[in-house]
Amino acid sequence: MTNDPSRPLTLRDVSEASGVSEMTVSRVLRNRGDVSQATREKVLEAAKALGYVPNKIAGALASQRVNLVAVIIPSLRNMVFPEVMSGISKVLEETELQPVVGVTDYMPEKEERVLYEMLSWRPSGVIIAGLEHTDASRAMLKASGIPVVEVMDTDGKPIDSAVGISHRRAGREMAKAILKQGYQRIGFMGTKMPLDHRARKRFEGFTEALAKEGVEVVDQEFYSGGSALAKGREMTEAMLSRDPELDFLYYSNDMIAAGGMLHLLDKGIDIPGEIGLAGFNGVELLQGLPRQLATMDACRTEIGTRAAQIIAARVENPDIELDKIVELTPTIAFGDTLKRR
Amino acid sequence: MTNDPSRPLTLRDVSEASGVSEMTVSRVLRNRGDVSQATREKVLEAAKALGYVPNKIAGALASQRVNLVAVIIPSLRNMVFPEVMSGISKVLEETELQPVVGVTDYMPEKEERVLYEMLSWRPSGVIIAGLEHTDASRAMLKASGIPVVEVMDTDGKPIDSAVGISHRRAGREMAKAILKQGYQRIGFMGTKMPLDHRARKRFEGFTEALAKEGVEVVDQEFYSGGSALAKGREMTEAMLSRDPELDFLYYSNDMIAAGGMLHLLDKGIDIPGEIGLAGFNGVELLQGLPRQLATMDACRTEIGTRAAQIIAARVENPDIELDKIVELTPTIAFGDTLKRR
DNA sequence: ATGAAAGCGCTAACAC
DNA sequence: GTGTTAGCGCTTTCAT
Repeated sequence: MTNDPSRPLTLRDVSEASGVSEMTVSRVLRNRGDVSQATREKVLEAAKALGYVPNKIAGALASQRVNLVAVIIPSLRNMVFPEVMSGISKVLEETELQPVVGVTDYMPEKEERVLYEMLSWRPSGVIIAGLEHTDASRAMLKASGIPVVEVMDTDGKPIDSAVGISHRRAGREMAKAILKQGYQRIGFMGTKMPLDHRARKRFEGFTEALAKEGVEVVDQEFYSGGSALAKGREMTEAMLSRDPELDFLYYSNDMIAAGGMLHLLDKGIDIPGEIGLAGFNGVELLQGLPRQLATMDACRTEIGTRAAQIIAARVENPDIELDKIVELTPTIAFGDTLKRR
Repeated sequence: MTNDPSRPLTLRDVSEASGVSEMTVSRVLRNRGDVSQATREKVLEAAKALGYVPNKIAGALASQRVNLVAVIIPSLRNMVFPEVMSGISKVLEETELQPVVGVTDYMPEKEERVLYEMLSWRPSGVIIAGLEHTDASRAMLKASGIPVVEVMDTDGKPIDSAVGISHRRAGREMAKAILKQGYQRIGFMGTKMPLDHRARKRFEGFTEALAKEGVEVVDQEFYSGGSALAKGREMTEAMLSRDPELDFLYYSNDMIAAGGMLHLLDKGIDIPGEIGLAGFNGVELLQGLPRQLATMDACRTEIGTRAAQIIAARVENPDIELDKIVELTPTIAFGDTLKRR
């Protein structure tokens, strides 16, 4: 059936096999223009019999159109990004567009390389995490002339447009909620800052809102690498041995918070009476823990859908006027670990 | 600096800006052939000043080479696949090759579509999860004439080559280990089978090895969707209320096993004395749980590196002779939940 | 409804 | 060391 030729099949092969001109074959394969039912069937049959797969490279070059959307994210191991991805996919599946993922490992230079690689395939749009990029990256994005959506974060000035939440505000809101419940001696644990601008901004918003009420973070600790659950345990143990009088622990992500929770439960500490806890992200993954963790939903899927919608709309109509910044509002989930004491 | 022209920049623009022929510009930009230091600098300067990004579409069409490797996986939300990905990336980063991810959501028809899309970009190789594909998918892969590595599973006949573990054997080994520790009344919980061939094979191997010793699974339950941790809890609770005399629970993945563990600890049940537990995958994520879960490492990163090495080697030299099947050996981690009682 | 010609932006192959 | 020529496999445009 599919004879295995050393030379890849071309339109011409289908044309010859079906006795129809290349041009008409092309029309059939793309459902374009008027083609008689008879020829259409002949062509389809021949293409299928040969096992012909069109060459998009040639097609893209000729048509000057590429139905790819570059999605550039820091990592696949942080569940946040796959969730954004699935929002993107859901929307793009209804269009001709296809997402292509590039991973930067939180490294600006790698982001630059990945971006260059992807742009050299002339995608129809770019969705890229964060607002912080090298000058070269920003220049490339501007020069590309295609729609660019920076996602996750709205604290800054987008190159083209942005969809996300304000992490500074998220930090502030959580601080206010914690203070409101009467907690006063607060410790913070998170990822090493320079790698993660959004965690840094949350922390800044957090301390800022505390300061406004005359409260300061009693102790803080940062980690990088390793199993987050285990790190959460370790850091929590270390911090509590340094500062036994802490009454609240704010973590920059849910995984380390969960580790901290498990440690506290091991020690028989009353949550949230003795110590309250909060994380960030609202990872569905963790439903099923002994206590429902207080956290803040980062609107991950919606960020993906909104970003993809912007790209789709602007591919459809490049002149369309859209909001430059879409700021979504994360909601606090109080769970069982942040309660009035 | 980067004037934003409505027309994308081409080699010709760089050629004109630098006063060097297109061909030589092309050579400089690809570090090919001998170019004098002087012209090289002129060209690089002009390209940078203009913000030129080469058009890989045209390049690929002309050179008949595409440095892309299609990686086709069922999902990004299951941590297994990002880990395979990172093994792949690590190896490909040392080469000219670049991975491009496609996601199938465990749906054969979607796999077929994604494969068709990716093959139409004429990648240099394909890494695809599993050995089960539609006839059309197999035909496309065969006809593509490029190296294909099927990963994760070695229980079957690969199209071209395969790297993975034998899930049937993994199930058998776990069954033997459990029986050896004296457990006898065993329950099984896992994902709904038709979606996940590897989980099914593990289960088959498991029951087979039990049968050999005259033991049958007392009860079994399958789930789909939802938070795995929570599902693990629910299913475990339900199963124990049906069969209070169970002494071991085997789960098809670590997340539901962790949920089960948390439930048992809540109930004050002695692990592994009263009931033993085992999962599958060795997810690093879960280090830090109250008990170290018994599990089996699925060699995820190594699967990725080996697969990528095969692709790289065969792109380098298409005639190279390599093993058709690379079967890795998963190791059991006994943890704290599978112990001699 | 179908076909013929031109060319997308680059690189292989060959001159010089 | 550098330039010229001829395509790569499609689609656009225009003719029929």
